[in-house]
Amino acid sequence: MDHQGSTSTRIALIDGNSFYCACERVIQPALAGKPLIVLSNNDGCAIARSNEAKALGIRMGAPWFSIRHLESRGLVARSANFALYGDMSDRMMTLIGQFAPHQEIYSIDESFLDLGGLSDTGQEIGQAIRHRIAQWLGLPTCVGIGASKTLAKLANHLAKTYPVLQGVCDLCDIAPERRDRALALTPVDAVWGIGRRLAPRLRAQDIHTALDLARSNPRDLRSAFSSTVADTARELAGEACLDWQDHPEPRRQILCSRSFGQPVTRLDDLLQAISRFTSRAAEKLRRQGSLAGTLQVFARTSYFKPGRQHACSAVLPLTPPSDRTDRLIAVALAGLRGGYRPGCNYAKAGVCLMDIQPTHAQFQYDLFAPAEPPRADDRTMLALDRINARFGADTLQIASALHDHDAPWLMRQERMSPRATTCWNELIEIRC
DNA sequence: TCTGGGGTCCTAGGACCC
DNA sequence: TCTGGGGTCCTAGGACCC
Repeated sequence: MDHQGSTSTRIALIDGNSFYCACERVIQPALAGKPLIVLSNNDGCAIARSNEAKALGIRMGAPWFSIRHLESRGLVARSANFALYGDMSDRMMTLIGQFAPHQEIYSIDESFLDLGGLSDTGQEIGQAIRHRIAQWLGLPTCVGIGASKTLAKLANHLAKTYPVLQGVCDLCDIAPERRDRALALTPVDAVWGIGRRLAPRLRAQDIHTALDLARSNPRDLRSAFSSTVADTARELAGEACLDWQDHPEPRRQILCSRSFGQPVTRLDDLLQAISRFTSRAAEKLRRQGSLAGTLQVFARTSYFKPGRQHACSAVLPLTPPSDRTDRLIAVALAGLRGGYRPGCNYAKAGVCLMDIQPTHAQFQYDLFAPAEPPRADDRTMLALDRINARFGADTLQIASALHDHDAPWLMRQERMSPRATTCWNELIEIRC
């Protein structure tokens, strides 16, 4: 059944073009027109590419050492500057939210907008949004509009792929034959929710394009694949079945992990790193007003190095659940000590907080533990967070997280741009 | 030499219950 | 020889996303 256009459901997806690269260009305009990539943490691999970099044949996720020779052809690389990207994202999302009452921020550079009830055409709204973001922030975007989130994503993909659309593609406002043609032009692996594992399996069933998937029987898809694939097909057929999330739910797990800049062998270094990661995770936990009931700590050697591999991991209960940095660190360090093996070259470690629950929820006491209720209003943590908010991150730390500036576990970030919008002493200098 | 980090959802299978 | 039926909960692993 075809619902498209028959109801007022109209969803827009606004997406930044090569978002991280675009942010770098905002603070360094001379990068415009140059092949530019942004590297992952540790300067490991490419996580964002400008069009010019794509034209050089650089793939998403390409390891830096394997593309580094392209510097001689003008390639510029930047270390990931998430303080900058996060701040630019906040600004962009605020602008987008001014165009309609219901907004869902989907990722750092993507936002859904409910256009239901608005009287302007999709083209008018889409171009207005693009113009505002370009003028106020200097960021390029594309807008896709459809009767479901999946169709809006697909429309956005078309807007990015075909320059003739001038950045806006409205699938709600075209004839059904043209819409079918657009879906037929989209390979099935470009559909949101269909990844590299599912695509070959779908093709084996003669489903090659988005149109093929839209015309498949959801019940058959459900039994052959999963309910997710069936829902995707329904969405492509114009039936909006994915939930709308105006208010983001609190995270159900909080992970903080890093690959190390250099291999780590000493237990002391590992304990420092884990203290640091645990502090970060605890800050995130408190920011969303939650307690953790379980903590997992892990460390491992590098998959890419020959020789014997080692990985250790411990899952530890927090009784009672807690959001205190000092308590979480004590538990994490005890877990790590138990798994640590001398002589191993550790390449990565991390901490994951699980069994996350709201601070003010009904609390299930442990029959065999001292009756100490979780204390969300702990004044030590409150003071810690406030001081760090006011005087800068890590002004106050737990002592076990203190480290030298040349600690081996610190990330390599050799090509970092300034945090030009969030840090007073890194503001851009303008000479007149 | 050098290969990221942080999430979500779904499913199958096992343990356990009556 | 013959060995129920129906349910819940948990977990690990797989798939996806940016």
